[in-house]
Amino acid sequence: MANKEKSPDSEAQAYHHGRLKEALKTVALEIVQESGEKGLTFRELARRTGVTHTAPYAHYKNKDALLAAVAADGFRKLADRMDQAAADLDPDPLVQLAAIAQGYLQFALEDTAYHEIVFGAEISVDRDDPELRAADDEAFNFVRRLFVSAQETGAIRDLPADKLTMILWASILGCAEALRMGVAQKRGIEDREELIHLLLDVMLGGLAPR
Amino acid sequence: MANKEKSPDSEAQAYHHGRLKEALKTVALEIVQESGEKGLTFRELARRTGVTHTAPYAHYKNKDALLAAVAADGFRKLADRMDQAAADLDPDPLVQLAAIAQGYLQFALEDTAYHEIVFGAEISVDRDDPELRAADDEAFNFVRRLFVSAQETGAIRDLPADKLTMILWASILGCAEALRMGVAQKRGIEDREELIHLLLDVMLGGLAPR
DNA sequence: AGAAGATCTTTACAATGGAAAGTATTGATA
DNA sequence: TATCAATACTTTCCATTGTAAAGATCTTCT
Repeated sequence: MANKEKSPDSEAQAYHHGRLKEALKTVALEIVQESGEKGLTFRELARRTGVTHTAPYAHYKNKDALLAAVAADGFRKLADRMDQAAADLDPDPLVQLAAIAQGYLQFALEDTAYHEIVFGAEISVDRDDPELRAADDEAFNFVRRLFVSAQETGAIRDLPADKLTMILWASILGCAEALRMGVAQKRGIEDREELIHLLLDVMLGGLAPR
Repeated sequence: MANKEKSPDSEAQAYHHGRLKEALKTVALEIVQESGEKGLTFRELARRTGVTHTAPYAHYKNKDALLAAVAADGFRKLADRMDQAAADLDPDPLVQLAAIAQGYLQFALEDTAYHEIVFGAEISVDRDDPELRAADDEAFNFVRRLFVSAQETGAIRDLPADKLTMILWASILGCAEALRMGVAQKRGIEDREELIHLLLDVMLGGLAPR
């Protein structure tokens, strides 16, 4: 009964946090940014949001569920990034493809916490979360549409768009990982521009001499 | 003083395990195979090797160090895989390239525990371990040599071999990840043969129509 | 044989995940 | 507006983990 203070100016902790569910996502992202997914514990989360250590369980069953929610946000942010990169640009699908590839890499290298959660294969995320799946498909289809456009203009060969998209996507993802881990730098590739340029050069033009 | 039994037939635990350092690597791999890297704890490790829970610390400072040792083994196994895949085959570098790509994917999909440890970006492994770095370079150079050969025969374009190798490597790695996580299957790619076939088709021939 | 060092055990402690049961707050309904 | 059920949070409790410190036992080298 001691802390029944409800002074509106003091940030006295109300019994109800009020926006804990949202706050948890925000703080989780901060923690991952600072110390990686391994540094993310529910107890630390609770500490930073100012609630007791079991309060978060009311909103997310476990880390997987929380990270799935964060990952969904991440996919949406990625889609935005790619959107922005492609907007106000030459409508040529190939030009746009290059732009979104850059957009993707920018996401991977700058929003590292999101990227780690969204694409980290060893991160335990509930991949069956419906919201997450929807956000995933949206981002995928964004790229897919470009491929279809490019095929309609005859700019690229007529292969199944789904498979093609997936392969380019996976390749970019692999390259992003290589950059993040310093492997690319070790092999003489300096920045993401060079990497994407090379990858697309190889992908579009092929390795065989013309 | 009670269990001073040393009957040679009974598997009574001698005070010294004898081969604990080796055993730890073996058992660690088993555990990762069963329940992923997250399921790997030093205490479980100790339990299975039949020692007390702090004994492993005498051999490996922490999980990172242990996993670095396992990862080095993994790289060597990968090099073997690629070696085998390329042996007794048409010496044409392109044919061999396809073969080792298959060898890589086979490694990724069958020796999943090794693959997870070796290439899992979010797995905490001491990547500066000298033994690990050496094993890494060895595997990389194996592929690089093929590229150089292919360039000498004029089969592929004259781009920096290091960068080229890295890009193909990263792309394959991304595709392997996609297969492992079921993303490739979701997009209509069934098995690793189809995946590699498609990837190399794109990489070698290019997306642009000839 | 004896010392030095490696290998392993015992003990102890802080942090985490998470279960169970209780308390406060909100919002809907009668 | 009084009540009541759901929701949001707290308290308490326990098993498991990582890790430090110090001691016991074995091996090896001289």
